[in-house]
Amino acid sequence: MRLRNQVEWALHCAVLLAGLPDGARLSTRCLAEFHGVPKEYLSKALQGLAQAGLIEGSLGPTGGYRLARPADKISFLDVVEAVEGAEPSFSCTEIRRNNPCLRASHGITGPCQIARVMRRADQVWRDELRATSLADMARTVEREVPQALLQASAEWLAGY
Amino acid sequence: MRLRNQVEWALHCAVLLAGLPDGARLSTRCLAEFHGVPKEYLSKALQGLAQAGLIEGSLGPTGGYRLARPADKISFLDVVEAVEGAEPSFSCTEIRRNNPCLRASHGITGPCQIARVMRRADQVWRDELRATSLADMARTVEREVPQALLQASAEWLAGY
DNA sequence: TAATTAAGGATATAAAATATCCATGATTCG
DNA sequence: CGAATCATGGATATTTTATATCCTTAATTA
Repeated sequence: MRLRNQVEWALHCAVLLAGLPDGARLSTRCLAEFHGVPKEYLSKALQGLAQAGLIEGSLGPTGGYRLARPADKISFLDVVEAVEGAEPSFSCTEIRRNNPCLRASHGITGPCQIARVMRRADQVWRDELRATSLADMARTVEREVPQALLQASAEWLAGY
Repeated sequence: MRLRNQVEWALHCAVLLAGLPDGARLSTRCLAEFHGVPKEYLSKALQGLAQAGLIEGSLGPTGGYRLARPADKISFLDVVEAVEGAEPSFSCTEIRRNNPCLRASHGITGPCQIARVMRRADQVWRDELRATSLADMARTVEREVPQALLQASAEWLAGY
């Protein structure tokens, strides 16, 4: 079970956007160069975020992306699901129904118990991702990344 | 993020083995037919479980698989990792190091904070899967599956 | 000896991930 | 107005992974 590399890119971009001065935007080109990832492909991930309503793009030379709502209203889960989809990691194909002994009279009912365990695990995973917002992470970054680097990056982004 | 269908098969097989009378074995052919899945491919999943030390196979006409240790000492996580691998779902490629502003003097240290959140979520997922054993699930099945079906299945398996 | 088994290697096919390229229309600036 | 830049999205290519199938081998049993 493995998340796409786009999830990593999308999270870094989203956190970067969350740390931006109010109203500021970053273009796909800028984000791609800053993170050292292919622009055209990153663009697909950003489009996913936009379609999920997490960020909004604008056209033209001064265009680019910014968050579509406050950073504390966007969770890691929002970003992950926007890129990766929201389908549960375990898909139950009900192989219990292939049991050659199964008759209509047995009346198996309710969800497969094995699937229930897998779904519960999926749920706690999602709950954990929901518990961290972009604002949380932006604060963590602010606190833990060397001040010199923060400032250099802010200037680089502002002057792009 | 999606688990292979082999995970589902392996879990059902493992729980079935957990519910077996002491010492009894089931062959790949039997397990495949009981679950309605392709024998040759299921075999690969069972080989994975065997290599992980969860089940043990024996050769010859009376051969087949049985659990390699007590069912309460085998967790869902054991089975999932045997089939799916134990690599974390999020792989951090350290794209923060591609920051064009980054200098050696900045000395970024410690793990990427975004990766930390993702790893924590991965961890709670695994913890949750670790919390259910094959014995737990065998008991649940015993309790919730219609008695008639349980008995018919037991006879079918015994007479295979 | 014949039948059956797990183990495992080789190979084939289908689906998904990882891109790249290009056309379009909107926007900005000179 | 015209040129540059942008997001959007469609089409396509390449690589990797998932999903198998087939076959050989050696062990075991009757």
